[in-house]
Amino acid sequence: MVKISDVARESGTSPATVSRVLNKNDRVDPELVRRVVSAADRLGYRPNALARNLRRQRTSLWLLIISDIEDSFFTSVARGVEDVAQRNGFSVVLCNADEDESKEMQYVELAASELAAGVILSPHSARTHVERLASSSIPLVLIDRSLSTPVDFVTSDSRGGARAATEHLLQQGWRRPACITGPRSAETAELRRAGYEDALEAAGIRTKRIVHEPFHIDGGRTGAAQLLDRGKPPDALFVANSALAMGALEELWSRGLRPGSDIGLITFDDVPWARFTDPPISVVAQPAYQVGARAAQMLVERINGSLQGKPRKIVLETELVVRASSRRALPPADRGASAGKTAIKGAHLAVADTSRT
Amino acid sequence: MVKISDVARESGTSPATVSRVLNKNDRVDPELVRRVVSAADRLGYRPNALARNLRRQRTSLWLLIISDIEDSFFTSVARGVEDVAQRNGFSVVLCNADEDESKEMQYVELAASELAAGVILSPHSARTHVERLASSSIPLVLIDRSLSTPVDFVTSDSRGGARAATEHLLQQGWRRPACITGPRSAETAELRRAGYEDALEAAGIRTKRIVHEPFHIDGGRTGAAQLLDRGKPPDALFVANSALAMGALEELWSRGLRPGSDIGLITFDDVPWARFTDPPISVVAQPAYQVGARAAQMLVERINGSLQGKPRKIVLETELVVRASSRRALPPADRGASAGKTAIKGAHLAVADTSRT
DNA sequence: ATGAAAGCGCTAACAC
DNA sequence: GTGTTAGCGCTTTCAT
Repeated sequence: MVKISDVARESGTSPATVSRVLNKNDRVDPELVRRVVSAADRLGYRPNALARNLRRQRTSLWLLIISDIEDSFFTSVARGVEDVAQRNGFSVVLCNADEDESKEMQYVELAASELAAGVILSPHSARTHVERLASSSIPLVLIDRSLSTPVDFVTSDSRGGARAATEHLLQQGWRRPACITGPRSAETAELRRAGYEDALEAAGIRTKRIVHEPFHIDGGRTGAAQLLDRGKPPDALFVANSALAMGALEELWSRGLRPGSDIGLITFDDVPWARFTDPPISVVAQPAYQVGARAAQMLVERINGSLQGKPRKIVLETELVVRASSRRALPPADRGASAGKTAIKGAHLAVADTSRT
Repeated sequence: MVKISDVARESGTSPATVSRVLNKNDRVDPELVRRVVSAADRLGYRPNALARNLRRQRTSLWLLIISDIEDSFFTSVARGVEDVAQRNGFSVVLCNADEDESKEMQYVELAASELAAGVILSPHSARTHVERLASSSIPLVLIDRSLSTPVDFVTSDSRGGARAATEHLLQQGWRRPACITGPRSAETAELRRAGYEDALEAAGIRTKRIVHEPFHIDGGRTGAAQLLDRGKPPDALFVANSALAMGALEELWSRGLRPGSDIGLITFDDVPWARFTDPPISVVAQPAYQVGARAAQMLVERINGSLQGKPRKIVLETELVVRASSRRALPPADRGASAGKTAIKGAHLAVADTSRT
C-alpha cells in the first residue's frame, strides 16, 4: 500500500503538503501541486479512508435504513435520497432491516460505530435508536414512520389518503367496505385505518370491518379470507399497502371474485404493476421519490448546520389514482384492452397542506 | 466519547486487557472480565470501529453493488447475500449503481478506500473494477454477469432458460416468434438472445425477429412497437427481463392485443405480480435468492482462505413456469378466476448441470 | 507557504 | 495472564 509519506518522498516534499494538495485546501505553490499530483499519479496513490476518518472523526457516508427492500415504496425513496446525496458529496449505502427490530438496531449500531455522516431511517418502532445516534451526535431524519421522540421527519399524508380512498369507494356505491391494514405497532397502518374510519363515520356507517395483519403477502391473504368468511361479508376492500394487496388479490382470485364487478378494491402505493393486473387496480399514490429527496435535503442542512433548532416535520400530499378495480359501474363488457386506457388519473386530495413544517 | 483507556482506568486494568476482553480472544481471568464488562457498561463504552479498522487493516463490511434496485431479481439476490453474511459475522450494505458505470466505479472505489472485507458485484461492463479491487486484495464475487477477467462468479443458466422458453412457445403452436432483449453490452441480454436463437435454429426457423433495447420499461414499449409494426408481425414474444416485459405488456395492451389469445408471451424472471396480470404471465424463473446465497458463500470462503486457487464459476438452473400468457390453446371462456389456478408450474429444464465449478 | 510533530482509538507484539 | 509500547495513515496545529 502506497501511503502519503511515499508520495511526499517521491515529490520531494512533506506529508503535510501532500495532504494539503489532496484536499485542495490551502494555497500551495502551483509548482509543488504539480509535482505532488504527478508523484501520486506515478505511484498509484490511493488515500486510505480509514485513516482519514479516524483523524477527522467524521465520514461522508450516509446509512439509509429501510424496513423492506422488496417494497417499491422504499426503493423509490432510495432513489430520491441517492440523487440528493450525490449532489452534495455523500455516498449512500442501503441497509435492509427487513421489518426486524434487531437487524435495525444492528445497522444503527453500525452507523454509530462507523461514524456515519448521517442516517435516514424508517423505524420499526423503539426510540432507543434515536438516542443511540443522538449520543454520537449523528444527524438523523426519519421517513414514513415517526417516533414519540421529536426528530426530523418526512412522510406522506396516510390518513388523508386513506380517507379519500374510502370516500371514493363509497361514492362508487359500494355499501359494505372493509379495511385490511398493518400491525398496530406500525404508525402508517394505524393512520390508514384511522383515515378509513374517518370516511365511514362521515358517511354514518357503523360497521367497521377492520383486520390487522403483518405487512406481508400472507397477511393480505388471511386478512381477506377472514373478512370474506364473515356472515355479512364486505362488498369492497381498502388495503393499506402493496404487499397486503397482493395477498388480498390472490384470495379474491381463488374465490372467483373479480375486483370492480364483484367487489370494490383500492390499495395504498402505486406499484408499477398496478396497471397490469386484471382489472387494473385503483391506488393511493405516495410521492415516494419526493419523500426520499426531501429527507435527504433536510439531512444535508442538518449536517452543514444551515438547519438548526427543533425538528421539522414534512407531510407530502398523496394522489388518488382511479382505475377499474374500484369502479362499480364498470360493465363486464368493458374488460380487457380498454380497461387500462380508461383509467382516470389525478384526482388530487383536498385534504392537508402540501407540506407543513 | 469514552474510549478504551477510560474503561481500563475505571476497571483498574490496562487497555490491552480491555481489548482482549472485548474481542473475547485470550483467556483472561474471569474476575477481570467481570470488572471490565461492568466498567464498560457503566461508562457506556462503544468501540470505535474507525480506529479498530485502521489498526487491523480490515473491516467486516461487505459491499453488494447491484445494477438496479428496482429490479426484483436483485432484491432477491440481496436477501440471499444478507442471510449468509449475517450467519458469518459480516454486515452487508447495498449500493445501487443504477446501470451507470460511473456510479459503479464510485462504489468500487468506496469499497477499496474503506477496505471492505469483500465485494459482490453485478458488473455493468469494464474490468477496471476488478483490477482496482485486486490491487487492494479485496475478495470479489461477480453475480449475474461475468467479465473477461477470470473471477469467482455465480449466475443462472440464461441461455438454457431462454431456449426452453422459446421451445415452449413453438410447442404451443406459435409460428412467428420474436425476441426483445437487452443491450449488446449486457452479457445476460446476449445469452438470452442466443438461447432464443438456439431454439429457432433447432426448429428450422430462419426469420429471427430480434430487437435490442435498454433494460427499462420504455425499451420494452418501443421494442414491442417496432416488432408489431413490421410487415409480417410476430405472433409470440420472448422478453428478456421483467422491466422490458412491463413495457411490452403496456404496448400490447394499448393495441388491444391479449396475451395468450392474440399473441404468445413469455418473459424472464418470476416477479411476484406475474400471477396477477391479465392473463397471468409465463416466465423463466431464476433462483435469485440462491444466486445471492451461493455468491455470499464463495465470498466467505475466499475471505477465510478455505477456498483457494483459480476462480470458480457456478451456473444455477432456471425453471420454466407456464401460465396463461404463453398457452395458445387457452379458450377465451377460460378466463378470469380459473386462469390463475390452472397454471402449471415446475417444468424443469433438461439443460445444464445444477452447478458446475 | 511549508515542515515537524502530535495524536485520532485501537490492537498486537513483546516483555514480564 | 497481564501490562507496556509502538504504530496503523492521515490531518492539523504550531512553528518557521
